[in-house]
Amino acid sequence: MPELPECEAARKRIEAGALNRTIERFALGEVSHVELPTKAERDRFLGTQFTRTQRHGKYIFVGSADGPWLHIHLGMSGSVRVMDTTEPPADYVRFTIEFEGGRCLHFRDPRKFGLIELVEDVDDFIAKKGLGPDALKIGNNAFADVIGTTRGAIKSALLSQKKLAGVGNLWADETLYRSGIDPEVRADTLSSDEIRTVFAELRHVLETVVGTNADYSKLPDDWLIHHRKDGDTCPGCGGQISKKTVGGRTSYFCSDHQVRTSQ
DNA sequence: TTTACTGTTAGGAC
DNA sequence: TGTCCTAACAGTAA
Repeated sequence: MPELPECEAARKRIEAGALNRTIERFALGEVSHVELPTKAERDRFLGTQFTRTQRHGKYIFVGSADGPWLHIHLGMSGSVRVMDTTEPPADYVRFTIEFEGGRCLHFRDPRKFGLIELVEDVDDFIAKKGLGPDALKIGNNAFADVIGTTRGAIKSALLSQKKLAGVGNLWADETLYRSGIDPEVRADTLSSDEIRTVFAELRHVLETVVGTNADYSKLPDDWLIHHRKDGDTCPGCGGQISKKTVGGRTSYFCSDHQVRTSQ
């Protein structure tokens, strides 16, 4: 379930379990439609060790000081797990990295929207992709510059990885829910106070979810994440949760307290 | 059986 | 030229 907090949890799992172990071999699942490193690219990692990780938005990188990096993208349904090679693998494992000492890293991806590829230089990669600053690293002023000037819906602006990297459908909804702002409002009609509120709530949402390692059961009951159902009661104001499509994405919101609309 | 879904992106509209 | 929007991708679950 990969937006920024889910990717950060995955990065931490890799950091904790897959660094400083010699890479012994790779195993591929059935790989149709999933982009994976070629044999020649995989061979460059054999016998080496990963020594560090990075994350930018939803993009995860595993590599070393001098070697190439592996970019792991979870797509819509990807996940990673570090485990003993003796443990039974889950379904839909597309790629396995085996380390010395009987440990391995599994990349699981049921819907095949994810990918793993070799990247020479992370900064270069981010620049070429045109990714905006990471949503947890951007400051209030830069946020206002890039989001507050967008002519489209505030929700679409938050979802644009070119403006801001890391926000997806769920946490964009949660942010606007807390901000009391209709997801469909044009971003450039929001006051600077409202933009500041969105910035603060976004940061709060992302930091809180990161703090739970993206374990939703640890999030408070009154968060929208537990009430994403048309007709549910809003735990904040007792109003009604509705859904509508904004920028092609299903958006849940409270039609009673998310009342700020375009003029 | 039909519909919806946490992400990305090519192609088209404006 | 730039910005924005839609549809499509694949597989599963409700």
